[in-house]
Amino acid sequence: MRKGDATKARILDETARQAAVKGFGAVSLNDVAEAVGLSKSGLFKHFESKEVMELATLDQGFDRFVDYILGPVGTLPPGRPRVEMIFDRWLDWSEVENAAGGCLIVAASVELDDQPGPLRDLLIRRVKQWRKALAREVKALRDPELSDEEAASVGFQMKSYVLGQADAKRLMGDSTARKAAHAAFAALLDRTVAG
Amino acid sequence: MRKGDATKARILDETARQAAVKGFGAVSLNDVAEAVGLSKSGLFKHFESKEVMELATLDQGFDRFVDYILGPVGTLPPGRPRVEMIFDRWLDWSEVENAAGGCLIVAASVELDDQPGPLRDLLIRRVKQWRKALAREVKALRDPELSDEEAASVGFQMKSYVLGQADAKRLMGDSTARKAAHAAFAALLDRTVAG
DNA sequence: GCTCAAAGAGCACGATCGGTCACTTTCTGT
DNA sequence: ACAGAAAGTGACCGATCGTGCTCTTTGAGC
Repeated sequence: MRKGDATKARILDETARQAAVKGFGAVSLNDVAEAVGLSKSGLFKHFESKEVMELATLDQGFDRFVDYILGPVGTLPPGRPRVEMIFDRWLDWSEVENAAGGCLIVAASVELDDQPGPLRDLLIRRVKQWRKALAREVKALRDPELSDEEAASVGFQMKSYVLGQADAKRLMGDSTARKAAHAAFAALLDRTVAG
Repeated sequence: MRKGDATKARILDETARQAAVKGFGAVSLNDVAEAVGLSKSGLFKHFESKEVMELATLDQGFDRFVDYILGPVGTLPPGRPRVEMIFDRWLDWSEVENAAGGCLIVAASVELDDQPGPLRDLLIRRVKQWRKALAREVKALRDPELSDEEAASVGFQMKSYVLGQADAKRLMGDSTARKAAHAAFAALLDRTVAG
């Protein structure tokens, strides 16, 4: 059953790409099948419906995201070094790694926030997980640790800057966006560690 | 020709609502026509194509946005009071005024950033206008005025917090989002006015 | 190397997509 | 009040949507 797994992975990657560009609601099975080099009905040997395919795509997208951001930080000491690397890689994720259509999670968040269903449920569940993981790292910025509220506030601002950078860079082609995001983040870190 | 204008306005409002919820690419003429109480072909008496309808929708959406944010600030003195009101109303715009599907501009920005065409061109053009108008107000935060770079940085952070609040509130139901955005913004103002 | 399931192709389905056209109704300017 | 334009309807077009079906090809385990 190894051949099938490889094809499945290609389908998920392609679906993620197209969903990041056009949105989940605008992805057609025909386009995905053609891009992967399959017939439309061939897709159904791997996913029983379009919705199942979308769920698997979003789930794998989150896996890739978390691996990319948190994968390499284990070697660094907790606290500021880790949080700095997380933010840097978070910016990279939107700008460099996913140059094609931007971050799938951001696209899905904006698209699905008003559309109830299993896809939104999955999205919310995994964002909650991510928030928790991020808060854990952020808390270690200070000794004694930051409170839950403080950590949440720092996490909020980090995500805000990531969103701001993606918006400025991707839509407006603003090449200074990364620098702006990084400067705002550095100031945030200084304030947090000091306060 | 007065009856037609009223219908046209209803069509644009409904299209904006649906586009904010599902994205422009997922809006169907049938759904819009039904919601407005027209036949599908009736739409074509007001717009020669779907694309023209989308362009008019986005353009009107921007008009509404700018009017809502900048309309009432004229009575306030330039500088901090105006910028504070702009930010407050900007938050309201995403959270209160457009409870249905969120801010159309944010939705369009994420959806269109990788899809070239007249719709994206219009979006970019109007965002540029908005940036310029915002920078003008932000510069007056200090005397002597902020430099272009400083104003751009403050504008970037303001938009970041707006995006962060929308993300946290709309998708995750985070009721503390507005407070977090406002706290981050207040700190930004203090730093800017002082520095 | 044979077997049998997995992988994939091809076709057809009902529904819906954006859009056209001929027609009727309704409004408006005079 | 009446003429003519504007507003709106319903039927229909070809294309595409997601999905089921039958069939063939391919690959993996014994």
